[in-house]
This record gives sequence, C-alpha cells and structure tokens, in this order.
Amino acid sequence: MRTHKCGELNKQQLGTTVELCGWVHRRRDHGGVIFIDLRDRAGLVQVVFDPDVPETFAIAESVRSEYVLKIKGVVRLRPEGTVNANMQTGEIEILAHAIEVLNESETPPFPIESEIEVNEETRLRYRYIDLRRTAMQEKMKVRRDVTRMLRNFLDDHEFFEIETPYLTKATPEGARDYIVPSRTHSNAFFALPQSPQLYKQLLMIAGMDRYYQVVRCFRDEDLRADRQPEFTQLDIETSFMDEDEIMQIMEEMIRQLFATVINVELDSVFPRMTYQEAITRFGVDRPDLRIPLELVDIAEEMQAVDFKVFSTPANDPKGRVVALRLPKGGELSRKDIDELTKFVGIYGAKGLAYIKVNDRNGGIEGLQSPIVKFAPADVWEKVLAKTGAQTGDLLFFGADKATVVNEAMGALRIKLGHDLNLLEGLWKPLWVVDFPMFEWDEKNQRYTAIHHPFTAPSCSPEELVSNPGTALSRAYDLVLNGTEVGGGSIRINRMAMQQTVFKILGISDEEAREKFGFLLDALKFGAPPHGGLAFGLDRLVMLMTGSTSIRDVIAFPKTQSAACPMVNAPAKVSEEQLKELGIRLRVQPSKEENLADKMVG
RNA sequence: GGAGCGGUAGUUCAGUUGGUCAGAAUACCGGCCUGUCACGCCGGUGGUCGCGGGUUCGAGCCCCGUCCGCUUCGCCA
Repeated sequence: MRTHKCGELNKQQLGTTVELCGWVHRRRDHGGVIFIDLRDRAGLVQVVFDPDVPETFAIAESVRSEYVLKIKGVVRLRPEGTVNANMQTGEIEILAHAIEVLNESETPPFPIESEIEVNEETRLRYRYIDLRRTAMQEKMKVRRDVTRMLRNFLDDHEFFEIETPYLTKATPEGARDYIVPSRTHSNAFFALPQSPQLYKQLLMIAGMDRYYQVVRCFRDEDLRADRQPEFTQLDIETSFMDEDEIMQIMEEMIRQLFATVINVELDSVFPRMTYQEAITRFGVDRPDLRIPLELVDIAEEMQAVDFKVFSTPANDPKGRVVALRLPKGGELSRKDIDELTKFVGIYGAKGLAYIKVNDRNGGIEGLQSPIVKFAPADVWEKVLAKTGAQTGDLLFFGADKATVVNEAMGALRIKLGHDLNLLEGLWKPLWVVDFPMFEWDEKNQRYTAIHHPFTAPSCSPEELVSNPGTALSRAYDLVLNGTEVGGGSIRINRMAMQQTVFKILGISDEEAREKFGFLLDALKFGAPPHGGLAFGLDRLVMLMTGSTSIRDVIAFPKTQSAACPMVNAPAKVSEEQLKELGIRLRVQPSKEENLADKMVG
C-alpha cells in the first residue's frame, strides 16, 4: 500500500479512490461522526460500521474541512494509557487505508479549529466557515435543544403555537420600527413587529387560551452584545391565569429547560423581589445576585454634615446618598480608584468618594480619605456600623440625583463583582415584580409606560388617575445572573382601563383610535382576563452556553452597524424596484452604502 | 449623536523617541523525512501598514478627516 500524506491530498483527483495512511480520531461526543486529523485539514466524516468485519467500516460522508472525503479504514483502539492524550479526551484512532475525495475546497480564510481568536468581522464574512468550528456547532446544538425542549414542554401543557404576521403596522411609543414599503398601497408602509404583543392579546380574545410562538422580533435601535436588530422570542400568552400561576408554570419550564439541556439544577423556587427593593439594594431592576455587594442608604446620616456634595442630595427628595462596601477593598491602589472614578463618570457621576478603613477600631484616625474631614467622627461611626465595614475594607460613596446614583453605583457594583472575581454561585434566577406603571419623562413633560401601554395596573382606574406616579403594574421580569431573560404582565382586558392608561400617557382618543382601534374594538367583545410573557431566546442560549454575546448563538447575526458583511446587506435596490414602490432617493447620499439615508417618503 | 479600544502578510500579532521597520509565528507553495497526532528539517511566495489629506529631508509611528469592527453612554414601550 502506498502511503499518502496529507499534503498529497491536494493533488488527488475528484472521485478517485486512493490508498491512504493516516490516523483518524474519533470523538465520543460526536457520536457516529469521526474527526480526521490531517494536520490542519481537519474534517468530519460519517462512520458506518460493517457488521461482517467488526474492525472495518466505510465512511459515508464528510461535513467539514477542506475536503469532502470518503474513507475506508480499520478501527484500532490503542491500549489505554500507552501513548497519547487523545485517549484522555475520548478520541480513538482508526487506520484509514482508502480515501476518496468527494469535493475540493480552497484553503479556509482562517483556521477552523484553533485556539486563535479570529477577528469577528472575518468570522461573519465567512460565517459558513466559522459555523464549522466545534464550539459554534455545540452552541447551535444547545439552541436546537432549547427550542425543542421548550416546545415539548408547552405542547405537553396544552399550549399551541400560532404564527402571527411579520408584515404589520407601526406601533408608537416603542422602539424604532423597521419599515417595509408597500407596492400595492402607495405612500403606505408595513412595519416589522417589535413583538407580537397585540396579536397574542387578540388571540386570547379569540379564545385560544394558551398560545406560544418562537418568533422573530425587530427593533431598529443601536446594537449591543445582547441586542440585535432581529432577535428571537419565546412568546407566551394565557387566559384566566393570574401572575402567580404564570410565574409558577414558567419557572417550572425554565427549571426543566436547564436540567434537560445543560444539566443544571436551578432553585426549586425562584426568589421574588420588588422593583423598589432591587433599585434600593442594587441600583438596577435586574440585579445579578451572584455579586455579594449592596448599596446602603446613608442620606439620613448625611443630612446635617457640612459637605454639600453629600448634604444636598441627602436633603433632596429626588436625591440619594449611598455607600458601597467593598470587603478587602483597601488593597485597591490610587490608580485603581481613579479608573473607577472615570468609570462611574460614564453614568453621569461627578466623582467617586471613598474611605479606606485602615483600622475599624481606630476611630476617625483609622480612616483614610480626602472626605473624612467633612463630617464628625460619630457620623462616620454610624456609616461604618450601617455598612458593616471592617478593617481592610473600602467604602465607595455615591451622592447625586437618585437616578444617577443608582445607575453609577449599580454599574460600579457589577464591575467590581466581575473584575475582582466576587461572584458567588453559578445560577441566580430572580423574579422582579411590582414595577411602577409609569415613569415621568422630564424632557417631554409626560408619563411613559415602564412596560408597555397594555400592562394592567394593580389598582382601579380611579386610583390610577389620581396617583399615576406611584401606581404599580402587574408586570414581572425574569432575571438570570443580571440579564433580563424574560418579561411579561397581566394585560388590561377592559376598555375603560385601557382608555385610562392611554389618557395618562397623553394619547388622545383620536390617536388611540387610529393606532389601536382594532384593540379597542376587540376589547368590546368580552376579552377574558389574560397575561403572559416573552423570553429572549438568544439571551437564554447565550447564558446557557457561556457566551458573551448573543451573536455567538445566532447563526447569521448582524454587526454593530446592523449590517451583514457576508451577504452585504443592506444594499442598494434597482431603480425599477424603487419606482414600483414610489420611492425616490436623494441625489447626494452621505454614505455610499447606506440606503436608509437616501430614503425619502 | 457621544466615549473607549482596535484596523500591519490568508490568519494571529510585534513594530520603542519619526531614520535597516516591512518583521515573527502560522497558513500557503516546493524539497526531504515520516507511527504521525501543534509532526520534524530545508527553501520559497506573500503586505496600497483600512482610506484620504497634512506636518517633515524622511511617517506604520505625529496631526486632521473619514470608513470599518468590538465595548459602552444615549437609545432599546
């Protein structure tokens, strides 16, 4: 038998069978698929065993690599421990003695299996190569397992999947819509749905008591690591269930999901926390409970001090003064603290006061800080006691308008938790409940809905009108490790309440009729009490696969500028198409590639 | 719209104060070797230093502008 080396494979003719001497590794986790290691020309092939000759099998097809191969060979298990590390990783070797090249491939634009992290733009340009990597294949598999398990669960619980339109109507108050021009209706546009919210409510009115859908949603807002312009939700709605019942069944589903797909046992009961408590203790409405740091209010202690930075917000109803105790934080250098000061500046904090507790029992002498002199010893003693400070700790302080303090100190808490490896536990789910109905928008001098305008309040319409600023909603968010993975609410099912909410939001009757007439009409026909929620499927899979971006769990994601470098979308369209749509372009486009800039209604 | 980081060979990167700075590894091509497994050894091809302008005797390096990628503030009912 002539021996071929991997380099010679290049020269093989398509469709010919040649003798080959090379070792082929089989990985247990690939089942019937084996991994051919021919230097970097790695490939996956399907293995079919020949029952007559136990040690012989034919390899039917190859999936990855530069080559599509057909191989015949002999399986040889090496005695354990004699030679190589592959045995430890569960790989076995076969000696191939025939190989057929089924198709050619050019050298891949980047190494397929490698420790080297390839530039993400290059990965996206050649996404079909990137997806061949074992890590990506495994993520896609988890995603498949997740949707399969969720569908199974919901099917078993008498939910049924119903599709809703993607070509629909723009809704105000939300994110920017992706707009699709209509050819058959000049000067009219579809919008892609930001979520199927209203359709699923209409399905409840239609008597589809338990609905779900794995559905794409579209929002034309700037991207983040956990935000894509098109993303997938598991959208759920039920009639006649209250918030407790919904949370309970969803909890059960998520527990089963984690147990089945990644073998993780989540809490038997997910803890619940009010929005107010979350903001107070953690500064955010989606606290990461793995981080054992908390904000401690010290406004009371600071009201009388002769230090305006603290005393002013301490006496302002809209102000807040907090301390954040960092155990063993005394080890932080001046440079570290400067960097953290810069960090909180991003969130609008004007500075970051701190105290190093060099000696807890040393009174004011035991404290090291530029701000110690601004308050008497008994005040600091109260602060130390309230925060539980100990020798070697560091206290950070935030004092400003409450929103600034919450955002800055909340972000600081998360940063410290991650940078200093303070995380405790692996999975910390949490329901956040009792959200306010409305938020006052200073800029536009009006209320906006915290959740959405169809969320039911926990009070009567009369009470809602008299106290919109303090009214609570029947909404609930599921937070996992500081990421909002799901959110929902009991919806308004009575017309009077819906009209009241629109009124508080400053939506006139005419506008409500124009935008939501179909919903108001439907509410006339006996809408059952209903509610539901939607999970961010990409975020769930991201967390379950330990990914740092949802791009890694989406087969073909967009870049930060909402473009696809592989197919080059968005792109120009022909004059003819535009003409049919009744759209003309501005003469001098600012960006050659950017079609959106050139659109004129 | 703002802030930060990055863009140098197919890939991952180095490149100091502006002056052998057009480099390494890997990939690729050729040769040798070969029970290898990041195979080994020898040789070779390969770059508009993102793009445009400026400063300078001289720019990968400094300045201005711009494009692209990532992180992020705003935004995301």
